[in-house]
Amino acid sequence: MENHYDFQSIEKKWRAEWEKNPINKEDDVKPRYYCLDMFPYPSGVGLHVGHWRGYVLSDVVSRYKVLQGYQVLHPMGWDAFGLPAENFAIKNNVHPSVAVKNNVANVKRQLHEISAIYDWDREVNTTDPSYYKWTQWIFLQMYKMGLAYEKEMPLNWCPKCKCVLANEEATGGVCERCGSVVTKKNLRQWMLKITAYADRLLEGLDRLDWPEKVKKMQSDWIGKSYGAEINFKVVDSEEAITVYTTRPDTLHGCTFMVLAPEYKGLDKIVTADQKEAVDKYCFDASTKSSVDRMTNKEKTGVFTGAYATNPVNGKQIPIWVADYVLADYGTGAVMCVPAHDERDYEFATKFQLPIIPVIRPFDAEEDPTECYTGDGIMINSGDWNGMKAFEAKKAVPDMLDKMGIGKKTVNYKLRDWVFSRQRYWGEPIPIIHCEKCGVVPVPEEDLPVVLPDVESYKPTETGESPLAHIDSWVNTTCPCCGGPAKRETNTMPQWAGSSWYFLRYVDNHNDKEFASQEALKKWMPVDLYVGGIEHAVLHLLYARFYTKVLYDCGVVPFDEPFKKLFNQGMITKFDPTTGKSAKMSKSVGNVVSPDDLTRKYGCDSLRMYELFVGPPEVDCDWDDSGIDGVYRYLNKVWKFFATYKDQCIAPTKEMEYLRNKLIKDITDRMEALTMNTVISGFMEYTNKIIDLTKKQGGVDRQTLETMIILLAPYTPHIAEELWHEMGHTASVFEEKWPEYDPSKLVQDTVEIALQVNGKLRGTMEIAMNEDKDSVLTRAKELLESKFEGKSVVKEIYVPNKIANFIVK
RNA sequence: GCGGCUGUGGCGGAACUGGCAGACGCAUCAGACUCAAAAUCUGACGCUGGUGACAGCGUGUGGGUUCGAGUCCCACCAGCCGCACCA
Repeated sequence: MENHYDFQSIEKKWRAEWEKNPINKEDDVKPRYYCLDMFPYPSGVGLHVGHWRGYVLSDVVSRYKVLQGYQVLHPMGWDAFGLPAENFAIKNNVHPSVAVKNNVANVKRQLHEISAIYDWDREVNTTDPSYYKWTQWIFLQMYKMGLAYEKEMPLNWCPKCKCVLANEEATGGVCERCGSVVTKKNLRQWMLKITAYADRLLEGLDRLDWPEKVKKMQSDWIGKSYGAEINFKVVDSEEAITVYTTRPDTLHGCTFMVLAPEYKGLDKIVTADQKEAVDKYCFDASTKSSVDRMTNKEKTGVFTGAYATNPVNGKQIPIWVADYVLADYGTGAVMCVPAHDERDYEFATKFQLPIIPVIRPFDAEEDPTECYTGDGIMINSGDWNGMKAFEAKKAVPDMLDKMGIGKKTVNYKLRDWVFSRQRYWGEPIPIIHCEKCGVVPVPEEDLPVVLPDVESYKPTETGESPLAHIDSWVNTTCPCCGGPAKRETNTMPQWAGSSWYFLRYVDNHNDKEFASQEALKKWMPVDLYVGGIEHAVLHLLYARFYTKVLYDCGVVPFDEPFKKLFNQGMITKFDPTTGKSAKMSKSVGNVVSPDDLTRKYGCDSLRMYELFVGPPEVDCDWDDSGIDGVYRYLNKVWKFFATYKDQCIAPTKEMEYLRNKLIKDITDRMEALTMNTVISGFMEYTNKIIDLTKKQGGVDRQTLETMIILLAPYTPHIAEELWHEMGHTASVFEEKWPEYDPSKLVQDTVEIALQVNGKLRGTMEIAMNEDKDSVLTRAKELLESKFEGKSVVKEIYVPNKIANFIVK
């Protein structure tokens, strides 16, 4: 055994050996653990040190579970449809599938450098027809269930990507992918009725071991609110307007009403003399971008000339039109209570509409003069006077129901999912349009509908897919009547393939079904899902939705796919010129490649350093220089073994304590997924073990072997090498994760802190659980000089920890 | 604007249920080895005062609870993230 650490030959040797003899063999007797990474987009840029972080983390957990006796599913695949490959194809005039193939080969080569225990036999690629056949099949099931439907409506349109966006992809009015300001375009598109699952998507969150932040983001996105619908009659008209409100308690304070510019039936309400003004206002609103409508908070509006009757007090209130009311939320009509709603207050102030307070704060003497949104006592509200507002809020809907003027109802912010895209590189939507039969789904036996080759991948301005120009593909026969028909030319969004890929891994070679019930039962749901937080309301919401749909189809036996979620923090790079940290990207030119680091320090060092840089869920600036620390550590371990492994002594009591404490601390921290403290723990205990070894002139074999096994998930190559150096012929991963003996953790003596008036004035060694009086007496003697002649008025003793004397 | 998270040495960060703040590592400095450098090893390393043992201060700021607060409570400041007129 050499006296230095030759990581190059060690890593090469064991990587080849594990290739031949995988360490995570199929074994149906063992309990199972499914550890999943968010599968990557095979980008041409390749992996940087930020990608490693999540992959190393999940691999450490996977190897830890292997050592704990689990059979682990740790697969990898490619989310390969989507715009980057397509844009690359347009620019370089190569087929996207060729670019994907090259990129997959390159990224796969880089992934091998991590030495993760991926089961490559289970690899999936969303762009393989054998994969997207099932993506299309799932769409057909949704169509059959009435969950996929076509609708024409104003949609988010990204002028740069030249394609529609789902609401989730257009938050803040900008394109999630390219950052362009989104415009509205009226198009007929395929939609998925995710709103039908709003309640279940909300309720299911309670059962998940996910970061609270992500659960909150999803629940805010779903945005459930409780309230009432209330009917108002339009004065001198047959028309009626139904509003949605979460504050029915304030109904008596409603002094006007506002309709969205896109309100259906607006024409029938507007009076002749106001028609021109209203039409102009509505036209102007329609040309405003959603960003303008969102950021320009100055209220605008126009009077319709019409009045409605407040159903509880008969008062006539003016009906206005204003773009601060959204057409697609609630009923598109709002009852306005300026005394108790900030927006209505602003509007009323601007247009000099009456403000009537109907709630007085509990502690107030007088009625509020400004907008007040809190709880209080009802006033100016007829029969409701004297009620508590927030109690009235709950009681009023039922009262309105009995009076026949309203009803209790709930609303959601969640909208249906715009599912079609006007681009080439995606799954064709398996639908045929027949003049005679209308919309006809492609029969399941005709799947997959293969994406045809096309001359130009370029998207169009009109919202038409490039596929529309391939006559030979578009023109087909109707499966229903046999007559001429046309294929749907839109493709699915990139999210389609990623919404169910975790199901395919469990049975990826199955050509009869997307996965067998048996395999699904065996592996699903995923035990640990590791990935970035950027998918909090995109992929993660969609995947939950798909799972629930498939559950309702009876093809999966669970309705939540991911039991535990872990979001690893992003690795950023600090830029001294701007003083800020930025995400690593090729265009910024701040990418740190793992290749140079593995060449210089080895895979084991980089794996360890990736997790040592900080808490794994926290973002972190990359700094190469710290890797020296872990490299030195591994060399220290190597030298320690080289020096002592061949002259082991019998275990000593002190070493037994250290060994058991090491096992306990590492295991506890491992379970908490605080890998940075696991590694500092390794370093701390290794230092202690080495010191003790030097002191007692040797170390026992069990301590050495325990160290190797505990290190193995982090630094598998050096661990395997040391394990074999210890004389073993089987892999270290055949071993069992060690358990500690609590009785060995009890020490005879312990050092306690001594305080005078809460200030540290010394320490003292005592026997474990020594009698209180004995401790205090000895402590007082020790502290005599610190009392400065004052007398002790109080003694506080926390057993085995601290003694504090209060003197006066 | 609303909501959430975070704030500890020169730096990354430790500190389980309130109990010796700064573990572990990086950087720096000193020493050893060397003709020299690198590597390695040993030691120092929060700030202030003192030759010194020691003393005072110290976890964003200001209050509070407690024998005792990085940790709990209140108010504020700064940074990051999410949502953005959802009635």
